[in-house]
Amino acid sequence: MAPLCAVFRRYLKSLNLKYTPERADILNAIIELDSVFEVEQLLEEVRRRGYRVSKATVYRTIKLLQDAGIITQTLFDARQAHYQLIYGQAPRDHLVCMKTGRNVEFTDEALRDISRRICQEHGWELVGHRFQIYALSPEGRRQIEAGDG
Amino acid sequence: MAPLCAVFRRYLKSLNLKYTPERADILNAIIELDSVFEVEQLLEEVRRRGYRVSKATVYRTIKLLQDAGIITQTLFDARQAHYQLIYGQAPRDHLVCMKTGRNVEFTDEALRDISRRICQEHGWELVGHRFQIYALSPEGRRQIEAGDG
DNA sequence: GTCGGTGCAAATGCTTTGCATTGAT
DNA sequence: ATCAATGCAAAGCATTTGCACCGAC
Repeated sequence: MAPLCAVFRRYLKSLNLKYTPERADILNAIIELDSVFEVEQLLEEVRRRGYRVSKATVYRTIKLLQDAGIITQTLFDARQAHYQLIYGQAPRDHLVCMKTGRNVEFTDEALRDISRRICQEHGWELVGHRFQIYALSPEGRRQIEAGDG
Repeated sequence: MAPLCAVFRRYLKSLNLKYTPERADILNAIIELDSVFEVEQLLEEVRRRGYRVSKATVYRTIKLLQDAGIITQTLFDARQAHYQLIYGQAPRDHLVCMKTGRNVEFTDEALRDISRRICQEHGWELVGHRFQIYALSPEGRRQIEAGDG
């Protein structure tokens, strides 16, 4: 069992909450997805694995996982939230194609340095950052040139 | 008349759309706000200035202003979209307090350099970026220590 | 037997859309 | 006259919540 489950279990215990089968299923599905996901995708993955969990429980569990510091919201657009694993991961930043929506993850140490410096300058305590680059991928550009934009 | 109006007018004309009084009112209210705003705040500002515009028109105009490259969406949370002027402005990045929601704008040239470099490495065409630092402000920390968190 | 957890369905709240009307060229 | 813009109210849709039921300690 991945250490993440232990982290989650410990977090829940600290609040007198329970590590239920539904919560385990959801966390395992997230680990399986291993990238940015939406609630709908998560629900599909849970069901693909043969479990049945209601959407309400998925939302409730996502909130717990965020509070536990295991996943984080990554907002690409206003329509719906995207999430990703963060616990024990190097922070992942995103290069997003404005035309096709394709999204490439990368990490850059300099971003952490900048965050640290800005926080220091303001006397705030750093928690994390979110960095997204908006750009056009070669396919996206091609689509636009093909007259579709 | 601020040059922004001219930019918007030119954009609209290029699409055979009209620079209506409502659209002018909305743009002027945005210029007045001069920072990150939500739709509700924008609507209030428009009305404070003595104009009456429907929420539907505000949403429709916001979309046009985004396409015109005058404003951009800045997503802090999943509940609702925030927007801000970008045309002719140095890109503004955000330091957000996770407890109080207070948000401080700053700019850092290095971010633009990083964006440029990452795009080059991937062969994509840079459009813009969004950088948000999540942190605890001194007030936020105090609130948490006061037992409210 | 007390609490928290779950599923369902209803509610919420931001955003979008259909439609009839209005306005500009 | 035509074509786009507006306001209103209704629809959409992701997310949240109320409630009845279930299960663990």
